[in-house]
Amino acid sequence: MTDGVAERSRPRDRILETAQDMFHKHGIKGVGVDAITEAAGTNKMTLYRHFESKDDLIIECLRATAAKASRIWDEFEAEHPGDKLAQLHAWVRKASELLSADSRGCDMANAAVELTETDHPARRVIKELKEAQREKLVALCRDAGIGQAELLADTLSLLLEGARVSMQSVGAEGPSAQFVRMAESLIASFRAR
Amino acid sequence: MTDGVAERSRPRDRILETAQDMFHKHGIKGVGVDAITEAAGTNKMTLYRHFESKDDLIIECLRATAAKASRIWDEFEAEHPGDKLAQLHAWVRKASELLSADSRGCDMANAAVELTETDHPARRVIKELKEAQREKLVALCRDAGIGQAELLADTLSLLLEGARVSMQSVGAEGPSAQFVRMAESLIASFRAR
DNA sequence: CTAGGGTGTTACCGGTCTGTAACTTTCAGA
DNA sequence: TCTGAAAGTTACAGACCGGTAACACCCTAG
Repeated sequence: MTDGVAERSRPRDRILETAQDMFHKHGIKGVGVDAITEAAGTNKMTLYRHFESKDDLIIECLRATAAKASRIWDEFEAEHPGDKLAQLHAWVRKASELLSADSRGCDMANAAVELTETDHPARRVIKELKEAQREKLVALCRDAGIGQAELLADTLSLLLEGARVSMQSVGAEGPSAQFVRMAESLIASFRAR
Repeated sequence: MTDGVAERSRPRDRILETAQDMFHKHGIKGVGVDAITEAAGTNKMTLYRHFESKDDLIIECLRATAAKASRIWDEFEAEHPGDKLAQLHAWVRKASELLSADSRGCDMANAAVELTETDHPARRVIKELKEAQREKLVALCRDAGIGQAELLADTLSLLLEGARVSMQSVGAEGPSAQFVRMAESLIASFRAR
Protein backbone atom coordinates (compact mmCIF):
# COMPACT_ATOMS: atom_id res chain seq x y z
CA MET A 1 0.00 0.00 0.00
CA THR A 2 2.91 2.35 0.58
CA ASP A 3 3.57 2.11 -3.10
CA GLY A 4 -0.07 2.46 -4.08
CA VAL A 5 -0.95 4.54 -7.10
CA ALA A 6 -4.70 4.54 -6.92
CA GLU A 7 -5.71 7.05 -9.57
CA ARG A 8 -8.35 5.78 -11.89
CA SER A 9 -6.40 6.07 -15.09
CA ARG A 10 -5.95 3.34 -17.63
CA PRO A 11 -4.30 0.19 -16.30
CA ARG A 12 -1.32 0.46 -18.60
CA ASP A 13 -0.49 3.94 -17.35
CA ARG A 14 -0.97 2.93 -13.74
CA ILE A 15 1.31 -0.07 -14.18
CA LEU A 16 3.98 2.01 -15.87
CA GLU A 17 3.90 4.71 -13.22
CA THR A 18 3.83 2.26 -10.33
CA ALA A 19 6.63 0.18 -11.82
CA GLN A 20 8.82 3.25 -12.26
CA ASP A 21 8.31 4.17 -8.64
CA MET A 22 8.88 0.69 -7.26
CA PHE A 23 11.88 -0.08 -9.46
CA HIS A 24 13.38 3.19 -8.31
CA LYS A 25 12.77 2.55 -4.61
CA HIS A 26 13.43 -1.17 -4.34
CA GLY A 27 15.52 -1.96 -7.40
CA ILE A 28 14.55 -3.99 -10.43
CA LYS A 29 15.37 -7.40 -9.05
CA GLY A 30 13.86 -6.42 -5.73
CA VAL A 31 10.36 -6.07 -7.16
CA GLY A 32 8.20 -8.77 -8.67
CA VAL A 33 5.44 -8.27 -11.18
CA ASP A 34 2.87 -9.42 -8.63
CA ALA A 35 3.84 -6.60 -6.28
CA ILE A 36 3.67 -4.07 -9.10
CA THR A 37 0.23 -5.07 -10.30
CA GLU A 38 -1.13 -5.20 -6.77
CA ALA A 39 0.20 -1.72 -6.00
CA ALA A 40 -1.20 -0.50 -9.30
CA GLY A 41 -4.59 -1.86 -8.40
CA THR A 42 -4.72 -4.39 -11.19
CA ASN A 43 -3.52 -7.91 -11.90
CA LYS A 44 -0.79 -9.84 -13.59
CA MET A 45 -2.76 -10.82 -16.68
CA THR A 46 -3.45 -7.20 -17.53
CA LEU A 47 0.24 -6.42 -17.19
CA TYR A 48 1.14 -9.16 -19.64
CA ARG A 49 -1.50 -7.95 -22.08
CA HIS A 50 0.30 -4.59 -22.26
CA PHE A 51 3.91 -5.67 -21.90
CA GLU A 52 5.62 -8.62 -23.49
CA SER A 53 7.68 -9.44 -20.43
CA LYS A 54 9.16 -7.94 -17.30
CA ASP A 55 12.20 -6.95 -19.37
CA ASP A 56 9.91 -5.08 -21.73
CA LEU A 57 8.32 -3.31 -18.79
CA ILE A 58 11.75 -2.38 -17.49
CA ILE A 59 12.66 -0.82 -20.82
CA GLU A 60 9.43 1.14 -21.04
CA CYS A 61 10.01 2.42 -17.49
CA LEU A 62 13.49 3.60 -18.35
CA ARG A 63 12.22 5.38 -21.47
CA ALA A 64 9.42 7.03 -19.52
CA THR A 65 11.74 8.17 -16.75
CA ALA A 66 14.23 9.55 -19.25
CA ALA A 67 11.48 11.34 -21.16
CA LYS A 68 10.26 12.93 -17.95
CA ALA A 69 13.80 14.00 -17.04
CA SER A 70 14.49 15.44 -20.46
CA ARG A 71 11.74 18.00 -19.94
CA ILE A 72 14.01 19.96 -17.59
CA TRP A 73 15.89 21.27 -20.64
CA ASP A 74 12.72 23.06 -21.71
CA GLU A 75 12.35 24.43 -18.19
CA PHE A 76 15.87 25.83 -18.33
CA GLU A 77 15.13 27.53 -21.64
CA ALA A 78 11.87 28.92 -20.26
CA GLU A 79 13.51 30.26 -17.11
CA HIS A 80 16.52 31.77 -18.83
CA PRO A 81 15.60 32.34 -22.49
CA GLY A 82 18.70 32.47 -24.61
CA ASP A 83 21.03 32.74 -21.59
CA LYS A 84 22.87 29.46 -21.89
CA LEU A 85 25.30 30.21 -19.10
CA ALA A 86 22.46 30.83 -16.69
CA GLN A 87 20.94 27.56 -17.87
CA LEU A 88 24.18 25.78 -17.07
CA HIS A 89 24.07 27.13 -13.53
CA ALA A 90 20.43 26.08 -13.34
CA TRP A 91 21.56 22.59 -14.33
CA VAL A 92 23.97 22.55 -11.38
CA ARG A 93 21.25 23.65 -9.01
CA LYS A 94 18.80 21.09 -10.39
CA ALA A 95 21.45 18.40 -10.16
CA SER A 96 22.12 19.23 -6.52
CA GLU A 97 18.43 18.78 -5.80
CA LEU A 98 18.78 15.17 -6.90
CA LEU A 99 21.15 14.66 -3.98
CA SER A 100 18.55 14.93 -1.23
CA ALA A 101 18.98 12.70 1.77
CA ASP A 102 17.11 9.55 0.80
CA SER A 103 18.00 9.60 -2.86
CA ARG A 104 18.25 6.32 -4.66
CA GLY A 105 20.24 7.76 -7.53
CA CYS A 106 19.84 7.45 -11.27
CA ASP A 107 17.48 4.74 -12.47
CA MET A 108 19.50 4.07 -15.60
CA ALA A 109 22.78 3.78 -13.75
CA ASN A 110 21.19 1.59 -11.11
CA ALA A 111 19.67 -0.61 -13.80
CA ALA A 112 23.05 -0.94 -15.47
CA VAL A 113 24.48 -2.12 -12.16
CA GLU A 114 21.68 -4.58 -11.53
CA LEU A 115 21.35 -6.05 -15.01
CA THR A 116 24.73 -7.69 -15.33
CA GLU A 117 24.01 -9.83 -18.38
CA THR A 118 25.93 -8.09 -21.15
CA ASP A 119 23.24 -8.90 -23.71
CA HIS A 120 20.30 -7.78 -21.62
CA PRO A 121 17.89 -5.87 -23.89
CA ALA A 122 17.74 -2.95 -21.46
CA ARG A 123 21.46 -2.29 -21.73
CA ARG A 124 21.44 -0.80 -25.21
CA VAL A 125 18.46 1.34 -24.24
CA ILE A 126 20.35 2.61 -21.22
CA LYS A 127 23.33 3.43 -23.39
CA GLU A 128 21.18 5.27 -25.92
CA LEU A 129 19.43 7.35 -23.28
CA LYS A 130 22.64 8.18 -21.45
CA GLU A 131 24.32 9.24 -24.68
CA ALA A 132 21.40 11.50 -25.50
CA GLN A 133 21.68 13.14 -22.08
CA ARG A 134 25.40 13.59 -22.59
CA GLU A 135 24.93 15.31 -25.93
CA LYS A 136 22.45 17.73 -24.46
CA LEU A 137 24.84 18.77 -21.73
CA VAL A 138 27.70 19.10 -24.21
CA ALA A 139 25.53 21.34 -26.40
CA LEU A 140 24.61 23.47 -23.41
CA CYS A 141 28.25 23.92 -22.45
CA ARG A 142 29.22 24.76 -26.01
CA ASP A 143 26.37 27.24 -26.42
CA ALA A 144 27.39 28.81 -23.12
CA GLY A 145 30.68 29.70 -24.74
CA ILE A 146 32.86 27.15 -23.00
CA GLY A 147 36.00 26.34 -24.93
CA GLN A 148 36.40 22.69 -24.07
CA ALA A 149 32.70 21.97 -23.91
CA GLU A 150 32.96 18.19 -24.15
CA LEU A 151 35.49 17.99 -21.36
CA LEU A 152 33.48 20.20 -19.03
CA ALA A 153 30.26 18.32 -19.79
CA ASP A 154 31.93 14.97 -19.20
CA THR A 155 33.51 16.15 -15.96
CA LEU A 156 30.20 17.47 -14.68
CA SER A 157 28.56 14.20 -15.72
CA LEU A 158 31.03 12.11 -13.79
CA LEU A 159 30.76 14.36 -10.74
CA LEU A 160 26.99 14.04 -10.69
CA GLU A 161 27.01 10.32 -11.42
CA GLY A 162 29.57 9.84 -8.68
CA ALA A 163 27.62 11.98 -6.25
CA ARG A 164 24.43 10.03 -6.87
CA VAL A 165 26.04 6.68 -6.25
CA SER A 166 28.14 7.98 -3.36
CA MET A 167 24.92 9.07 -1.67
CA GLN A 168 23.80 5.49 -1.63
CA SER A 169 27.00 4.09 -0.15
CA VAL A 170 28.32 6.75 2.24
CA GLY A 171 25.26 8.94 2.54
CA ALA A 172 24.50 12.63 2.13
CA GLU A 173 27.30 13.77 4.44
CA GLY A 174 29.93 12.16 2.25
CA PRO A 175 31.78 13.63 -0.72
CA SER A 176 28.53 14.39 -2.52
CA ALA A 177 27.84 17.20 -0.05
CA GLN A 178 30.40 19.32 -1.90
CA PHE A 179 28.91 18.78 -5.34
CA VAL A 180 27.72 22.34 -5.96
CA ARG A 181 31.00 23.85 -4.91
CA MET A 182 32.93 21.46 -7.14
CA ALA A 183 30.71 22.06 -10.14
CA GLU A 184 30.68 25.84 -9.81
CA SER A 185 34.43 26.21 -9.42
CA LEU A 186 34.86 23.84 -12.33
CA ILE A 187 32.68 25.99 -14.56
CA ALA A 188 34.53 29.08 -13.41
CA SER A 189 37.90 27.59 -14.24
CA PHE A 190 36.74 26.47 -17.69
CA ARG A 191 35.37 29.93 -18.38
CA ALA A 192 38.69 31.50 -17.40
CA ARG A 193 40.58 29.64 -20.09
CA MET B 1 32.72 -23.84 -14.67
CA THR B 2 33.65 -20.41 -15.93
CA ASP B 3 33.65 -19.24 -12.37
CA GLY B 4 35.47 -22.26 -11.06
CA VAL B 5 38.07 -21.80 -8.38
CA ALA B 6 39.50 -25.24 -8.08
CA GLU B 7 42.49 -24.76 -5.82
CA ARG B 8 42.62 -27.22 -2.99
CA SER B 9 42.54 -24.75 -0.15
CA ARG B 10 40.16 -24.85 2.76
CA PRO B 11 36.50 -24.75 1.82
CA ARG B 12 35.84 -21.51 3.65
CA ASP B 13 38.56 -19.72 1.73
CA ARG B 14 37.39 -21.16 -1.57
CA ILE B 15 33.82 -20.09 -0.89
CA LEU B 16 34.90 -16.58 0.06
CA GLU B 17 37.08 -16.14 -2.99
CA THR B 18 34.53 -17.62 -5.36
CA ALA B 19 31.72 -15.55 -3.90
CA GLN B 20 33.73 -12.35 -4.26
CA ASP B 21 34.35 -13.13 -7.91
CA MET B 22 30.78 -14.13 -8.71
CA PHE B 23 29.16 -11.27 -6.78
CA HIS B 24 31.43 -8.91 -8.67
CA LYS B 25 30.64 -10.36 -12.08
CA HIS B 26 26.96 -11.17 -11.78
CA GLY B 27 25.78 -9.01 -8.91
CA ILE B 28 24.66 -10.07 -5.48
CA LYS B 29 21.05 -10.82 -6.31
CA GLY B 30 22.17 -12.44 -9.53
CA VAL B 31 24.01 -15.25 -7.77
CA GLY B 32 22.58 -17.94 -5.56
CA VAL B 33 24.41 -19.83 -2.86
CA ASP B 34 24.05 -23.05 -4.84
CA ALA B 35 25.96 -21.56 -7.77
CA ILE B 36 28.67 -20.30 -5.44
CA THR B 37 29.23 -23.58 -3.67
CA GLU B 38 29.23 -25.50 -6.93
CA ALA B 39 31.81 -23.16 -8.47
CA ALA B 40 33.85 -23.40 -5.28
CA GLY B 41 33.81 -27.18 -5.50
CA THR B 42 31.90 -27.69 -2.30
CA ASN B 43 28.29 -27.77 -1.15
CA LYS B 44 25.64 -25.68 0.50
CA MET B 45 25.85 -27.28 3.95
CA THR B 46 29.52 -26.43 4.21
CA LEU B 47 28.78 -22.85 3.27
CA TYR B 48 26.19 -22.57 6.01
CA ARG B 49 28.59 -24.11 8.53
CA HIS B 50 31.01 -21.23 7.91
CA PHE B 51 28.59 -18.36 7.31
CA GLU B 52 25.42 -17.59 9.18
CA SER B 53 23.53 -16.57 6.08
CA LYS B 54 23.95 -15.22 2.59
CA ASP B 55 23.91 -11.71 4.06
CA ASP B 56 26.79 -12.70 6.32
CA LEU B 57 28.69 -14.03 3.33
CA ILE B 58 28.05 -10.78 1.47
CA ILE B 59 29.51 -8.79 4.36
CA GLU B 60 32.58 -10.98 4.60
CA CYS B 61 33.11 -10.63 0.86
CA LEU B 62 32.95 -6.85 1.05
CA ARG B 63 35.42 -6.81 3.93
CA ALA B 64 37.79 -9.10 2.09
CA THR B 65 37.61 -7.06 -1.11
CA ALA B 66 38.19 -3.83 0.79
CA ALA B 67 41.11 -5.35 2.66
CA LYS B 68 42.66 -6.45 -0.60
CA ALA B 69 42.14 -3.00 -2.13
CA SER B 70 43.61 -1.22 0.87
CA ARG B 71 46.95 -2.88 0.23
CA ILE B 72 47.57 -0.53 -2.68
CA TRP B 73 48.40 2.22 -0.19
CA ASP B 74 51.40 0.20 0.91
CA GLU B 75 52.38 -0.28 -2.71
CA PHE B 76 52.29 3.46 -3.26
CA GLU B 77 54.52 4.00 -0.25
CA ALA B 78 56.90 1.31 -1.44
CA GLU B 79 57.12 2.73 -4.96
CA HIS B 80 57.52 6.34 -3.91
CA PRO B 81 58.81 6.37 -0.34
CA GLY B 82 58.00 9.64 1.33
CA ASP B 83 56.97 11.31 -1.93
CA LYS B 84 53.29 11.83 -1.27
CA LEU B 85 52.70 13.84 -4.42
CA ALA B 86 54.08 11.03 -6.56
CA GLN B 87 51.83 8.65 -4.64
CA LEU B 88 48.84 10.82 -5.50
CA HIS B 89 49.72 10.58 -9.17
CA ALA B 90 50.15 6.85 -8.73
CA TRP B 91 46.64 6.79 -7.28
CA VAL B 92 45.32 8.43 -10.42
CA ARG B 93 47.08 5.92 -12.61
CA LYS B 94 45.87 3.00 -10.52
CA ALA B 95 42.35 4.39 -10.57
CA SER B 96 42.41 4.64 -14.35
CA GLU B 97 43.36 0.98 -14.55
CA LEU B 98 40.07 0.18 -12.85
CA LEU B 99 38.34 1.62 -15.90
CA SER B 100 39.24 -1.13 -18.33
CA ALA B 101 36.66 -2.10 -20.90
CA ASP B 102 34.65 -4.77 -19.17
CA SER B 103 34.79 -3.30 -15.69
CA ARG B 104 31.92 -3.99 -13.39
CA GLY B 105 32.80 -1.12 -11.07
CA CYS B 106 33.15 -0.92 -7.31
CA ASP B 107 31.73 -3.85 -5.37
CA MET B 108 30.71 -1.68 -2.45
CA ALA B 109 28.93 0.87 -4.60
CA ASN B 110 27.24 -1.87 -6.59
CA ALA B 111 26.15 -3.58 -3.38
CA ALA B 112 24.72 -0.31 -2.10
CA VAL B 113 22.70 -0.03 -5.29
CA GLU B 114 21.47 -3.60 -5.13
CA LEU B 115 20.67 -3.82 -1.43
CA THR B 116 17.89 -1.29 -1.23
CA GLU B 117 16.56 -2.17 2.21
CA THR B 118 17.74 0.72 4.37
CA ASP B 119 18.33 -1.57 7.36
CA HIS B 120 20.26 -4.21 5.46
CA PRO B 121 23.22 -5.31 7.62
CA ALA B 122 25.65 -4.81 4.76
CA ARG B 123 24.83 -1.12 4.44
CA ARG B 124 26.62 0.03 7.58
CA VAL B 125 29.63 -2.07 6.62
CA ILE B 126 29.69 -0.44 3.20
CA LYS B 127 29.54 2.98 4.81
CA GLU B 128 32.36 2.14 7.22
CA LEU B 129 34.62 0.85 4.48
CA LYS B 130 33.91 3.75 2.15
CA GLU B 131 34.59 6.25 4.92
CA ALA B 132 37.91 4.57 5.66
CA GLN B 133 38.88 4.81 2.00
CA ARG B 134 37.90 8.45 1.95
CA GLU B 135 40.06 9.25 4.96
CA LYS B 136 43.07 7.60 3.40
CA LEU B 137 42.74 9.68 0.24
CA VAL B 138 42.24 12.86 2.27
CA ALA B 139 45.38 12.08 4.27
CA LEU B 140 47.33 11.49 1.07
CA CYS B 141 46.21 14.82 -0.38
CA ARG B 142 47.03 16.64 2.84
CA ASP B 143 50.45 15.02 3.14
CA ALA B 144 51.09 15.94 -0.49
CA GLY B 145 50.81 19.56 0.55
CA ILE B 146 47.42 20.30 -0.98
CA GLY B 147 45.67 23.19 0.68
CA GLN B 148 42.08 22.09 0.46
CA ALA B 149 42.87 18.41 0.87
CA GLU B 150 39.35 17.32 1.76
CA LEU B 151 37.84 19.05 -1.24
CA LEU B 152 40.35 17.60 -3.66
CA ALA B 153 39.99 14.12 -2.22
CA ASP B 154 36.21 14.30 -2.38
CA THR B 155 36.29 15.61 -5.95
CA LEU B 156 38.62 12.84 -7.03
CA SER B 157 36.42 10.32 -5.23
CA LEU B 158 33.31 11.47 -7.04
CA LEU B 159 35.09 11.50 -10.38
CA LEU B 160 36.27 7.94 -9.92
CA GLU B 161 32.97 6.72 -8.55
CA GLY B 162 31.19 8.39 -11.44
CA ALA B 163 33.61 6.95 -13.97
CA ARG B 164 33.16 3.44 -12.63
CA VAL B 165 29.39 3.56 -12.83
CA SER B 166 29.42 5.44 -16.14
CA MET B 167 31.47 2.61 -17.60
CA GLN B 168 28.64 0.26 -16.86
CA SER B 169 25.93 2.41 -18.44
CA VAL B 170 27.55 4.15 -21.40
CA GLY B 171 30.72 2.12 -21.74
CA ALA B 172 34.42 2.84 -21.91
CA GLU B 173 34.09 5.40 -24.70
CA GLY B 174 31.84 7.60 -22.58
CA PRO B 175 32.84 10.38 -20.17
CA SER B 176 35.02 8.00 -18.16
CA ALA B 177 37.56 7.98 -21.00
CA GLN B 178 38.71 11.42 -19.89
CA PHE B 179 39.21 10.47 -16.24
CA VAL B 180 42.99 10.79 -16.13
CA ARG B 181 42.98 14.17 -17.83
CA MET B 182 40.30 15.44 -15.45
CA ALA B 183 42.07 14.17 -12.35
CA GLU B 184 45.49 15.48 -13.36
CA SER B 185 44.32 18.96 -14.24
CA LEU B 186 42.34 19.01 -11.04
CA ILE B 187 45.41 18.20 -8.98
CA ALA B 188 47.39 20.82 -10.87
CA SER B 189 44.80 23.51 -10.19
CA PHE B 190 44.65 22.63 -6.50
CA ARG B 191 48.44 22.78 -6.27
CA ALA B 192 48.43 26.21 -7.90
CA ARG B 193 46.31 27.73 -5.17
C1' DC C 1 -30.35 -4.11 -26.44
C1' DT C 2 -26.39 -6.32 -27.97
C1' DA C 3 -21.80 -7.40 -29.34
C1' DG C 4 -17.13 -7.38 -28.21
C1' DG C 5 -12.88 -5.73 -26.39
C1' DG C 6 -10.71 -4.60 -22.13
C1' DT C 7 -10.38 -6.13 -17.61
C1' DG C 8 -10.60 -9.04 -13.38
C1' DT C 9 -10.22 -13.67 -11.08
C1' DT C 10 -8.43 -18.01 -10.00
C1' DA C 11 -5.59 -21.56 -10.59
C1' DC C 12 -1.70 -23.38 -12.19
C1' DC C 13 3.23 -24.51 -14.32
C1' DG C 14 8.06 -25.13 -13.83
C1' DG C 15 11.76 -23.08 -11.96
C1' DT C 16 14.68 -20.82 -8.43
C1' DC C 17 15.66 -19.11 -4.01
C1' DT C 18 17.51 -19.40 1.12
C1' DG C 19 18.00 -22.41 4.66
C1' DT C 20 17.75 -27.02 7.31
C1' DA C 21 17.76 -32.15 8.64
C1' DA C 22 19.79 -36.48 8.79
C1' DC C 23 23.05 -39.25 7.34
C1' DT C 24 27.62 -40.84 5.25
C1' DT C 25 32.31 -40.24 3.98
C1' DT C 26 36.92 -38.60 4.42
C1' DC C 27 41.08 -37.74 6.69
C1' DA C 28 44.44 -36.03 9.91
C1' DG C 29 46.31 -36.52 14.53
C1' DA C 30 47.00 -39.21 18.74
C1' DT D 1 44.83 -48.23 14.12
C1' DC D 2 41.33 -45.73 16.24
C1' DT D 3 38.75 -41.44 16.94
C1' DG D 4 36.50 -37.30 16.11
C1' DA D 5 35.84 -33.30 13.65
C1' DA D 6 35.29 -31.43 9.09
C1' DA D 7 33.27 -32.04 4.90
C1' DG D 8 30.12 -34.23 1.45
C1' DT D 9 25.43 -36.05 0.08
C1' DT D 10 20.62 -36.26 -0.46
C1' DA D 11 16.36 -34.75 0.39
C1' DC D 12 13.32 -31.51 1.72
C1' DA D 13 10.64 -27.26 3.42
C1' DG D 14 8.50 -23.01 2.32
C1' DA D 15 8.57 -19.10 -0.18
C1' DC D 16 8.86 -16.48 -4.35
C1' DC D 17 9.59 -15.87 -9.24
C1' DG D 18 7.97 -14.95 -14.35
C1' DG D 19 4.54 -16.35 -17.25
C1' DT D 20 0.09 -18.71 -19.01
C1' DA D 21 -4.76 -20.79 -19.44
C1' DA D 22 -9.54 -20.59 -18.92
C1' DC D 23 -13.25 -18.23 -17.73
C1' DA D 24 -16.35 -14.49 -15.79
C1' DC D 25 -17.34 -9.80 -15.85
C1' DC D 26 -18.15 -4.96 -17.06
C1' DC D 27 -18.96 -1.20 -19.91
C1' DT D 28 -19.14 1.37 -23.83
C1' DA D 29 -20.02 1.90 -29.04
C1' DG D 30 -23.09 0.66 -32.35
